[in-house]
Amino acid sequence: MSKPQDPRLIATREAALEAAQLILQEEGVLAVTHASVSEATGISRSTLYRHWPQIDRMRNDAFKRAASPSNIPPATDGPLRTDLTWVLGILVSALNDTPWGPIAPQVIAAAATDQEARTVINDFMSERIAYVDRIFDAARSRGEIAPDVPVRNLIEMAIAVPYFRKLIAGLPLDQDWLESHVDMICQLAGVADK
Amino acid sequence: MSKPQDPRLIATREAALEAAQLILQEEGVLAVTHASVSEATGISRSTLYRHWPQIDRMRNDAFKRAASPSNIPPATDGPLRTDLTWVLGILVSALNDTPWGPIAPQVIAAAATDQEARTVINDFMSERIAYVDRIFDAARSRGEIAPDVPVRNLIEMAIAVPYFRKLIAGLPLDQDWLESHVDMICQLAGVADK
DNA sequence: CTTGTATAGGACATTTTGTTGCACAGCGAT
DNA sequence: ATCGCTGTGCAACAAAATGTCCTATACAAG
Repeated sequence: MSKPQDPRLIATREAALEAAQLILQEEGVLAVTHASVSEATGISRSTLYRHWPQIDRMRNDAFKRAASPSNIPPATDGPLRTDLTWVLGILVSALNDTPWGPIAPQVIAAAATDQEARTVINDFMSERIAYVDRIFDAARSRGEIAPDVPVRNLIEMAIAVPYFRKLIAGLPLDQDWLESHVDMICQLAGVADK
Repeated sequence: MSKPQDPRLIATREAALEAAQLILQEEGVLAVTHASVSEATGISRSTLYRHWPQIDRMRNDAFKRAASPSNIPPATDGPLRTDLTWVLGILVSALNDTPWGPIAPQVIAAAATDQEARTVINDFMSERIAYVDRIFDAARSRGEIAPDVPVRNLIEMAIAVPYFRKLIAGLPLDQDWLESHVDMICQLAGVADK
């Protein structure tokens, strides 16, 4: 149990991180400094130093805030194609329409030298992978896919391509693309065409 | 035509960028400054300011240096499985054993706010995609794959997964994985099992 | 040799970053 | 309501980083 905290402390922290996250997505990690967050929020610089003596900690907390789970449970009542389209659709809109899109690459870059950032990415990814995993599990218990289908690789593929397109290649993730992507995954899973 | 340049200028530039690239892969973009490069090379700070008045330019040039093409032409004499294993093997070892592995995520992060970095990534990617494209082209003209196979998506998948594993998920790219990955691509391409 | 150019080195100004002390206000407890 | 505790704002300050400028020197090209 953590002891109850002063509401002032919580409010300051929250306001600071909100601003930090905004700066993060608009101007990049480099722009997130005690000074810039102070100016954006009106919180004094010395207070921010008290909360986060090292700027990396503040940045990491902003990362975590951006990576906080969406709490949307995946549908698992089949068929596989429908479920996949649904869950990948959520992933796609997270990348297209939420702060996570612009922030993710920065967390990834930070992860190279910062263990905490690595953890943020890993946690986020395991959660997404678990989502898709559940869908395949359900499909298997319905007998929709064969037991020998390499589910692990399929999950990875399902998620890797949208991430690659958006973050690395800078390509759009639209509805047409999503459908053809799901088609390929289904084909590999041995599920009949639409 | 660019006019011939003073050899001193070229030498300085090259030495600076070499050091910048090293710092980039070991300590991250933030550590690449006029001061740090000056200290690493012995080149005076004022000279570095003359070459790159803005630090972003220096960083971008270091990015470009790290992304410079490997000049290894892909084998295209088939069969598809062999060619794919070869070309993806090159990609994998570039990610595993060259500076590009640690540097790529940083270029990607920079690309969010910097057009020039975006171009570095795009150029690099189109080159890799062209490699794989040539292989599929050859396979098609050999009659190894059907005309209606969605080659574009396959290429993307072939490349996306290793990038995702290495850069985003932080997973290893080993020989076993590579083989199973090639298997899946071949299956989608409608090529018989080994 | 001569002229033009690149670099090293240092002085300096400016900006950013980090630290500290103090007054004040909000919080929780009595 | 009052009191002690703690978080915040503010200002002054120190330290470090960044950016600019000038001069002497070394190298390059004709």
